[in-house]
Amino acid sequence: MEEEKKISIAVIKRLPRYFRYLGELLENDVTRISSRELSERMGVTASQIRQDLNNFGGFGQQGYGYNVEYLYQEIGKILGLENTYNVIIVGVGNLGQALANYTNFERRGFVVKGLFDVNPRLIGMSIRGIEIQDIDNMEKFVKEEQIDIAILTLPKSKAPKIGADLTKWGIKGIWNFSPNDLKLPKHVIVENVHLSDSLMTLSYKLNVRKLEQRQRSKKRGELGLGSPDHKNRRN
Amino acid sequence: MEEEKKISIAVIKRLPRYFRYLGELLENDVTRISSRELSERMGVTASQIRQDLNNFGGFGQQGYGYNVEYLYQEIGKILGLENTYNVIIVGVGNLGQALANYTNFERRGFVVKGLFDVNPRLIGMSIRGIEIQDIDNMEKFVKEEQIDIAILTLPKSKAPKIGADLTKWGIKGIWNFSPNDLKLPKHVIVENVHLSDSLMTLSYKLNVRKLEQRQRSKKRGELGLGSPDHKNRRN
DNA sequence: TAGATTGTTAATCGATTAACAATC
DNA sequence: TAGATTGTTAATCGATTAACAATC
Repeated sequence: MEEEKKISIAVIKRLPRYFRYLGELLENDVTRISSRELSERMGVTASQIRQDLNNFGGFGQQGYGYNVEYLYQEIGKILGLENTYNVIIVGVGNLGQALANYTNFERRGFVVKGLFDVNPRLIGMSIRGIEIQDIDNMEKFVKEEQIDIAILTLPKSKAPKIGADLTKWGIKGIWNFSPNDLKLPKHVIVENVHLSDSLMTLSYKLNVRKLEQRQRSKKRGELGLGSPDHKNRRN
Repeated sequence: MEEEKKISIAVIKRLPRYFRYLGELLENDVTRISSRELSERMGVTASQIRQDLNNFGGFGQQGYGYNVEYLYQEIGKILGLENTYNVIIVGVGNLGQALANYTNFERRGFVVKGLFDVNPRLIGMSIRGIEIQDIDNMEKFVKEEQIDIAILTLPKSKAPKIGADLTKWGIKGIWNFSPNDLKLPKHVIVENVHLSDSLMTLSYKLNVRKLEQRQRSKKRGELGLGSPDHKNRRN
């Protein structure tokens, strides 16, 4: 019986970051690195790095550390980057177009095969040689072209229906840029990019910073000191 | 002395989601909601909702629940959405252009004032009436126009230098789409959107699902049962 | 060999969930 | 009032950090 060690989402989200740092080390011809040195570069604890990696196996060597290239490749395998997937983009507005133009995704095995929209002004246009089709053709295309992944860049109102349709047609995963939490059966993998949430998080942090500064200058005021913040333009 | 209750990043990241769900309730003319009912809609525990909200104050009423509009507005205030910020976009490639066209950010108080790039083919073009300027003009512009926030959609090689420059010129926050972890003094708020990391996370999950399915069909094989997966096209 | 550093177990810390008295 | 549901404390769970024996 296989030990079912469930990997936490926190660990998974850190893997791409390790991969990135190792890629940079590789570019700089660093051949080996210890967990301690990597931890210093990344601003995490060495303990965490070793724990994280040991979820997947022992990639290092006592007294030596980790071989950068080997570890890079192993993490690449864990991330499944040797797989290739057929991808469609659904919703070819500004963001959809931007993603359609990104050739970098192909480096990760995601190959854009089709583009779909409802807007008659867009239908028939091409991006990187791929014609934007009417969304009515999508069912046939997904089935015939063996599409694995859909990138959704749709308005809120349309995403749930399209997500359900794609699920029915056998899609494996959705990279979701629509501001919805798609409720789909768990065999469909959904990865969300909620830009609006991210922006609100930024807004929160800026607001906290602002309130803290106000707090500080109030304290200085109580002490009868002038504010050294006179250079600040607002707030 | 003020109680310094430090809010964890996990809580902060959930606030925009609460805000989104409350906004939808509001649209559907729901006037009150209990933590239990909201928890069912959102797929979290009622306990977590109550704990999260109580980091910021008591917004509900025993026996009644929460007034949707009031809670929506209060969370909006916590998120600092009543503030406005002057924004520039640095790097007007595909993604930068897409973001420049998004009018929705203005609803959250982020007003795009300037666009900057190094590409002479882009400089002089306009998006939504805003001219793309040479990045050499940026220092002057940031200082004179009182720019608070920079959206960075730059290649990896350029982001660190620009991030450092902007910091020097007094920027308050950076919404960073570049695939770098910017190392800046902590008074500069950085919110990262690492699309490549997100894609690799999707890749990981897809890969795990594939391995699990293979595992399952192997087990069936050992039992001498035919695979019911014959409809699956690959893997 | 001696020094370095892993893999891994144990300790700590923090976040989530449960429980319930307070109270609308 | 009785029922419902919050705010909040206590219990549990999980993730991070520390420590160190194993070993290169």
